[in-house]
Amino acid sequence: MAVTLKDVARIGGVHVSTVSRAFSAPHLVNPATRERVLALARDLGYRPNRAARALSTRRTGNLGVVVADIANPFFPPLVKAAQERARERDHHVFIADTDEQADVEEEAVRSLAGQVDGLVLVSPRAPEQRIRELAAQVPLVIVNRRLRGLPCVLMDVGRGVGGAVALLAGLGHRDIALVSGPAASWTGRSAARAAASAAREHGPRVHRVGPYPPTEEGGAAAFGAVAAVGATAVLAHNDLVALGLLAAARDRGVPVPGRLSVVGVDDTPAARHTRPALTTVAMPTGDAGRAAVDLLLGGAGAGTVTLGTRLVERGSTGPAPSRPAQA
Amino acid sequence: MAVTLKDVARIGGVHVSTVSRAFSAPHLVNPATRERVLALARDLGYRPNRAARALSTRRTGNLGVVVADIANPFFPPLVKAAQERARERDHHVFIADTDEQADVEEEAVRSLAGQVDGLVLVSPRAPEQRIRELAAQVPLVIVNRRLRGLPCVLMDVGRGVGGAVALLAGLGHRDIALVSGPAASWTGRSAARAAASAAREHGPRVHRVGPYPPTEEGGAAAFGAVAAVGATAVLAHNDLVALGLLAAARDRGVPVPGRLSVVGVDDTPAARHTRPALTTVAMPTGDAGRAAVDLLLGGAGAGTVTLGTRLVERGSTGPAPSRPAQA
DNA sequence: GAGTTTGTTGCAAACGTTTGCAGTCTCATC
DNA sequence: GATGAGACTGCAAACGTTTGCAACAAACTC
Repeated sequence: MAVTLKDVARIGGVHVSTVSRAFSAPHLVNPATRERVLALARDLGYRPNRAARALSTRRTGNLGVVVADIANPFFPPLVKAAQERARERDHHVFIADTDEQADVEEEAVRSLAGQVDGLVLVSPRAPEQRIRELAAQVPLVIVNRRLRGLPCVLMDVGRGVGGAVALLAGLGHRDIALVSGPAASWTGRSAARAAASAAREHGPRVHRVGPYPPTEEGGAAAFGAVAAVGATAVLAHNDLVALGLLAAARDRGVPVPGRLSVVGVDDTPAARHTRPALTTVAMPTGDAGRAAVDLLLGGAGAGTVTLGTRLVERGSTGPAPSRPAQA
Repeated sequence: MAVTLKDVARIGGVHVSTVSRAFSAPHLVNPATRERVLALARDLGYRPNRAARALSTRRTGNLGVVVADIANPFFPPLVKAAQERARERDHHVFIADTDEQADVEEEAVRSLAGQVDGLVLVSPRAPEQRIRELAAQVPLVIVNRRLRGLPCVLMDVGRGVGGAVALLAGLGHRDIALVSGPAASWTGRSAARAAASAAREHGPRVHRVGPYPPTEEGGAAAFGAVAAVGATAVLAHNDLVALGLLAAARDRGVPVPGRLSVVGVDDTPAARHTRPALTTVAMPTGDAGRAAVDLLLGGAGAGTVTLGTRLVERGSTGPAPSRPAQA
């Protein structure tokens, strides 16, 4: 059905290898022949068969992106940017959604391994040792988790979180709750570290509560604990948790930011639309996607790229309530 | 590097064709040999090379999903469901983001064609004639657009929109604005048809305004026209447009739903989080993704699947304001 | 017990490319 | 005018599978 090298060769009166070279080693064929062949190929609508090419070159021209949950608004901008960059570099992109399950993740990597030149693992859930085993099968770039010796793209949530603590301190908050997510989360750990260090610098106390699931339900569930530690501001593990906290506050008649300031992480679209709009730490997800693809295709080795984050101030943060004790 | 059929055959003391058959035509090999070979293959970690298999069978085990913009919250649930279903059926999924450009879309289809068993085109932008040409190259399933003779998956926005008109009529609204999106949109056209027909049945007038871009900015821009036609309720082309209308209403001090009721289409996450929460028509995007994959792999031919939609009532709709003329 | 079926296996070609090698031709060089 | 170099092209093997065909043995059929 499809036009092959052989067809072009036959019609053009040359050998298949000449046609092949016209595409992949142009300097090895007579300019006149090359033009003739290329023109003919164009007219016939010839497209190289990538599977066949892969067989002989062991390079597929494909990439894969493995994410925990595409429906989570954090991922699509990353996938989009990665796909776009891959296209610029003439590669196609497989997508695999693991549904947050480590074993599905591993199986996805193994089954994709033979069909790609490399994989981008975003926030992988599998244990470190497993990931290292997988990295021996197929080139890997890890996003959002640090693994020594493997190429990683990290988003330094620390900067943004530190900024948030500074902002809150400036607004007079003395007690900040930090709602943590899954213990395995690299982002969560570095956020906690950054919060602690910024707190030392600026004065307020940071009360860690949790872990809670990184969902709205988790946020709602965390509200009680946040109130219990006497916090006037809360740093949520991510935007979803922050939204859950906002909903819980609304339900209980606690005004935001009047009585409680809330800060999220991720800057998902919902952060802009909820009321009050959510102050949050924006992650450079698009940059991360592009950087991951460049790392994979650039063959730059094990380099680690660290990208900055920034605080986006919206309506969910405000001056600390004057406390009765102070009045 | 990777283990091949040949390796398994050599170590197992049988011919490659026997190993091949142990996998793809088990009934043709002696049960004892088969078990032995399969066990050996497992131990060696053998994985069939899909590219090589594709070369000889002309079936790749891959699918592609082509979307206009993955970052648009409408698409990820569809992609997720499609990917999941494809995995169940042992297929991998390519993703292509066309950035809303018809020519990128076409190029994506052409360049993916050789590497997949079929493609799912979601809300394709290319002209009908082009799509038909592409369908001759590679099996296509179209989602969200009707093309006679091609397998399509449609989400019958009509049901939901009709429900919205009925709801509004029941709340006493007599003048409903319909903010339309791109003229080429099949969804938009059927929404308009359904609104008109429901209006005839339930009484209110429908005033069509637009077209406006299907974005928040578009919604904000449409506000003036909506007010100008004297509408007390508005059906937006999609949730983004509805959010833009909500923002514009807020800016102008028009209370929602007190003075204006707003209905969106898509039920994106932001619809739940904005205040007032948005009444909207929920699309069965997950079902659509699964149906598209089933259509592609089931070889069911040109069947068209139509899925229902339902109205999700939230806070942005309420009783029509009592008008001075009536008082 | 000759002929036929059935079950199991091996052989080899084919799928569409790439690429090392060798052949041919042209042209400059001494 | 032989020699060598360089440019171009063809040949054929290789990549890892699948699959039609043939070979063979064992088990039936009458």
